[in-house]
Order: sequence, then C-alpha cells, then structure tokens
Amino acid sequence: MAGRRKSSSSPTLADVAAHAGVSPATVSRVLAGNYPVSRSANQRVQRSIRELNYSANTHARALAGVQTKTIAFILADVRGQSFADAAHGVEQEASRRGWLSLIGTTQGDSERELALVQLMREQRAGAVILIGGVTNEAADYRAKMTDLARSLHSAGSLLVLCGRPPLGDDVPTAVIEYDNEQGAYAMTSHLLSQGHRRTLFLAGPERQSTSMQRLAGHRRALHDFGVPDAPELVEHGVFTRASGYQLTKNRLAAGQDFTAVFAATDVVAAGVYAAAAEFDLRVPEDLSVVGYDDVELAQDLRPRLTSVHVPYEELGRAAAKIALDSQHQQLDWTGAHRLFTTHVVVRNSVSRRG
Amino acid sequence: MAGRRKSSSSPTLADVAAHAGVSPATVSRVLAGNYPVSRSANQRVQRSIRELNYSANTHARALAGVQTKTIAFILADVRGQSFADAAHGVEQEASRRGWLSLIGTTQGDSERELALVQLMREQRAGAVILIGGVTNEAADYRAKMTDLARSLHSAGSLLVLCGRPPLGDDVPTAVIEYDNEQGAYAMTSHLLSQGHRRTLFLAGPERQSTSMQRLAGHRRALHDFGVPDAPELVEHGVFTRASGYQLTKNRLAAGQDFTAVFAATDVVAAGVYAAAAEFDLRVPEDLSVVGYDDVELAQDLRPRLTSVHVPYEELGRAAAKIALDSQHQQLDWTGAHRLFTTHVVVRNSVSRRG
DNA sequence: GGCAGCATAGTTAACGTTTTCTAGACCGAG
DNA sequence: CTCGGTCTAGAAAACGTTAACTATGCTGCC
Repeated sequence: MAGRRKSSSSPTLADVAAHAGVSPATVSRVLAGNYPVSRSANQRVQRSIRELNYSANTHARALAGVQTKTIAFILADVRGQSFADAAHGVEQEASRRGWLSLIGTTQGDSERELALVQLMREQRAGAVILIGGVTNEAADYRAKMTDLARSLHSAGSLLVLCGRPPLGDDVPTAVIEYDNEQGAYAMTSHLLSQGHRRTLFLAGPERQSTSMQRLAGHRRALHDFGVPDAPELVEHGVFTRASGYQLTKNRLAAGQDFTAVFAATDVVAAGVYAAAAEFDLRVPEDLSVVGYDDVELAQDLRPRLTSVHVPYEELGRAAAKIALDSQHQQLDWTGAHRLFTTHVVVRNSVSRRG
Repeated sequence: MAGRRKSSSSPTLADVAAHAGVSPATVSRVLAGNYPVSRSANQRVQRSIRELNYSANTHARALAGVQTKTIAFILADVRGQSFADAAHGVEQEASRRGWLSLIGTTQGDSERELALVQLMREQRAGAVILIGGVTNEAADYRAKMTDLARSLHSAGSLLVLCGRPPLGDDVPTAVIEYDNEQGAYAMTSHLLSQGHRRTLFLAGPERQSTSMQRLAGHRRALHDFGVPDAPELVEHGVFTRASGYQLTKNRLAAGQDFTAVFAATDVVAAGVYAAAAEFDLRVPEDLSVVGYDDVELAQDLRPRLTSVHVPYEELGRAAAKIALDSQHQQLDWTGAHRLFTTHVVVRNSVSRRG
C-alpha cells in the first residue's frame, strides 16, 4: 500500500514540473505560451512533457476557469439523413472556428433529451443546439427545458432551438426554424393542381411538432382548394421506412381509395414505394408519391421523388454560427428568431389526374 | 468592481449550502445519497437546489475523482449511413447501461482524429471507439496514435479500433474488424460466376485501409479465377455518391469497356446508377452494378442493389460492450480481436453474361 | 450515572490546473 | 552605486466537488 495514488493514473503537471526541475507555474506557462519563459526552461519542460507523455486534465483546466470550446448538438437519431446533414453543418462551422462539436442522441425520448441538455450544462458547453420536433408537450417537460435554458443562459451559454417551436417569449433561447407548414401547403397545392383529390397523408407521431405542422399545412391547402376534410386519409406513424411501408401496405390491402400519398418524410416515402411495388402499383401512373426533406435518397428512388427541400446543412451552420457568435463576440443572440424557407422540388413521382 | 466573481456564473454547492443553512458536505451527501442525512436537512437542501436552480459542476466532480460515464465514438462523417448505424449500436449499448455516448467527427482528417482522441483522453472518457478505415499511414500518425492508446490505457480507459487494422501487438487496444477482403472476394467471385470478365472497380482513397482491403479481395478473386490483372479497371475516388457518379461518367464518356461496376460502397453505387441512366444504360441488362455495406439505400435503388452485408449496428454494439466491460467488470479486453464476417446479398443488379 | 455506540453534522484536505502576486537578478541610466 | 525597469521564476490562492476525519448529541445498557 504505497500511498493512495492509483498506480495507473496519468502524470500531472506537477510531475512534469518535478521532472524538469521547475515549478508547476512554469510548466503551465510553457503550455499556455502566455508568459515569458526562458529558452532553457522551455526546452526542459517540452522534453519532460514528451518523456512523461503528459496530457493536461481538461477538468482541472475547466475548473480553473478556462473555457472548453465545446458545442453540443442534440438530435433524436443519427441515422436520419436530414439531421445528419444538419450535424455536418454544425460541425463544419464549429471546426472552422476551432471549436469542437459533440453529438448526442436522444432516441426521441424527452427524458433523455432533458438529461443530455442537463449534462451539457454541467459540462459547461459553450452552447447547446437542439434539433428536431418536440414530441412531449407535457407542461413538465416545458418547465424543465425552460429552467435549463435559463440556467444555460445565466452560465454564459446559449440554448439554440432548431426546427422546433420556441419555449416562450421570456425564455432566453435562439430559435431557428424552417417552414414546415408552408412547405406542406405548397406540396399539397402541387398535388391538387395535378388533379389529386384524395391524398393519403402519412404523418409522424401524433403529438410531434414537425409532424403536426406539416399536417396543418396540408389541411390548409385542402381547405383553400375547397376539398373537404377527410380524417380517414391521415395516418400517424414514425419517420422510418418501415413505418411508411407498413402503413401503406395496410391501406392498400384494405382497398385503395386515394390517388396520391404525401409522406411526412423522404424515407417514409421510400417505404411507400416498397409497398406500392408489392401491390404491383406503378409510381406515378397508379399512385403518386411525394415526400419531405429532399435528402439524397429522393434522387435515388425510381421514379425520382418529388419532395420539399429543406436546407438542413445550412440550418446547422446557422445554428452553430449563432451559438458561437453569442460566445465569442459577446453578441446577444438571445431572442433571435430565424426562419428558413422551403420549396417544392418537382421530380417524377406525381402524375396528372382527372 | 464588486468582487471578482462573474455575476453570470452558476450557483455552487456552497451557495446551496448557505441557502439551506447546512454545510457543503451535507449538500453533497443529499446529492449522492450515500450517507445518512436527516429528513429535515434533506428537505431544506432539496428546496434550495430547486430554488437556486443548482446544477453540479461536472468538472469539479470529475476532478474530485468521480468518473463521468462517457464513451466517445469517433468517425469521419455522420452522413454516411453505415457508420451512423454503428453509432446507433454504440449508443444503444451505452444507454442500456446508463452511460452517455458522444459522437465526434473527423472529416477524414487524421490530424483532427488525433486531436479528438487527445481531447477525449483529456476529458477522461471511459473509452474511445474509433471507427472507419485509416487513411494516413504515415509513421508519425501511427506513433502518435500508439502513444494515445498507451496513455488511455494507463489512465484506465481503452481505445477500441473498429474496422481498421491494429496498431501493433504491443499496443493496448481492442480491435474489432469486419472482413473487407473476404467480402470483396466473395462479391467478385459472384460477378465472375455470372460471366463478368471486365469489372470496373471504384475504390476509395488510394491509401485508405478499407479501400485497400476491398480492392485486395477483388484482385485475389480475379487471380483465383485466372482473370488477368487489369490496372486500368481500377479507379480511386472517395466514398460519396458524387464520386461514383463522376468516375463512372468519365469512364462511360471515354467508351465503355466493362460489363460490371463494383463500387466500394453502396452510396458510390448510387452514383453509378445515376451515371448509367444518363448514358441510357439499363442496369443490369447493359451494365451490372454491385456495392458494399448493404445499407437501407441498397433496397431503394432500382434495380435493387446486390451488395455485401456488413453488420454495422452489431459492430457498434460489440465495440461498446467491450469498452464498457473493460471499465465496469474490470475485465481486461486489451488485445481482444474480433472479426465479423460479411456476406453477399444477391438482389437484381447483376445480369448473366457470356 | 457513566459510557459504548449510533445517527447526524461539520472541517478539511485532496483533485490538477491557472493566475495573480511577490521576488530575485540583471541592466542601463543618472 | 543606487535606482527604476525588464525578465524570469516561484508561492499560493482560487476553481467546485468529494470523502476521510472529527465532533456532537442521543439512546440505551450495565
């Protein structure tokens, strides 16, 4: 039992100092390079660092007041193309400025989401970007997230909400949204203009904001074109290929009573294609299909998928930019609210009807 | 100048203690729940925590010796389906055990990769998982990564190499690989058995391990079938759709002298499809195409893409499992070497020739 | 009624940095 | 030569926790 120190622990700054025959302060100075150190001392320290394979302890450093330039990006699932694109945008902008970005995933669980934000706050991240619709609108969730936003803000950090509704006017966050309602409106208008009067809408989860907004846009377009509301033409599922496949398959098995399918997401549309193929329905001759997000996949589906383009990568870059500006240049982006527009990209998955 | 403390900083444990009228130790005990605290003190502390909106400082905590249950997963680009799947596997396994997983991206830059591993080591991550082929085999890179592996190991952590070659027998890492050479061998054998004698191989970067392994398997199969080596039938690019598209387009413009294309990756194959369509070539009648990875996209391409299946998600789970076991149960996984097998999934993108 | 033992509480020394503050040494100028 | 300055270097006080010690009432037992 030779002392309490674990034999496996890393060398500390003090170890390096002892090895080099200088004081800890000098080592720290060599590391930081913000204070004159004599040539000889500098060299000895450098050598000791190399020989001991020393690496500074971030925690101690952070505790002593040095900001760790880290920005957190939180999403439901990395496997979704759209948010992966956004993550890439964040990463791009962050690394351009010498910041590190870390990605955390929630699996759509709002508990996990709260826990992650909480953790990032504890880790004193420079900013936390939350992307993706919010599912659980329980007052409890809102209250907790509001607390976290305030807490982050008062710690000099910033919560950026991306693609989700603001928490409230008095909550210190920046908000970046893209137009779900308008995009869906435009897409449904397109379908209607092509003569489609009965469109199956494959929505996402029933209480999910993105899903609800897209559905709302769809409904508004129907209304504006004087097409009666048909609740039986809306199905709720999740944003996966399997969900799109299963839902469509069930509908087709029950007898097709629609000429088009508006999938809430491109990957859901891929599932629709698969189901249609199983029933020997040709797209778009027998069934028109449209999606949302306009990810790369939309161009690989045959026929190419008509979709609503969302500039995810740019969205991510913008979020990172706001987050980092609020840090660096002391600009106050709190309360900033940006809205990205979306537009329909017409390809070959819609036929003319009527 | 009222004191040095930033007015915007978070409340500390001491603040909570003062507010609740107890000592810091008591607050810490309430938080940790590992020591008896009277009912009344407990309640007062809980209230103070809520009222001050207190959140513990991870850095201080970590410094005091509490392990932050964090595992890092480092890859080139989140936008790639395959590694995103692996990331999901890691995340699944980690969260199942109450660990947090963080994802960092390198953009294929080995400098950034080293920096990230270094950072994770500084952050005292419980384990670091590195996935994806290694590009830069410069001795310098190997030396530095070896140092980091040793350093992580001596700090009680573990470096897990996933889908990349080991650093050496005496370097303390765990290695998980999937068979690139064998998979490519099997795929090329399949093409040969269908009568294809001239196959364009779209490799990845020239010095990238995954790319080189797949190419090696391809070559070995050619050799075993007595097909002469044709260096002009190998093109190097990157693992993106755009790269596959451009390379194929150039080749087709120069005059087609091959009956099949073996794309190093499914998304590269998607680019091949696009280029073929532009030249009015039907797949597979005019041109056979195969890929590697077997991501979801392979089923959405038309015709469905024949590909080599790699169990990425399982790979991620296995990596996380090893990483966490080495932490929790004190098992020593150093030196572990697991090899996942791959297999050809035959779909409709290959026609019979000759 | 003194005292072991228990349930609580507080004190204080880490943990590994950074950063003020203090202090020697050396230098040229008056 | 003595006196401001300029360079370097070290000492020591943070930073916010945790955990090992101490300390204080009590309870109940001989």
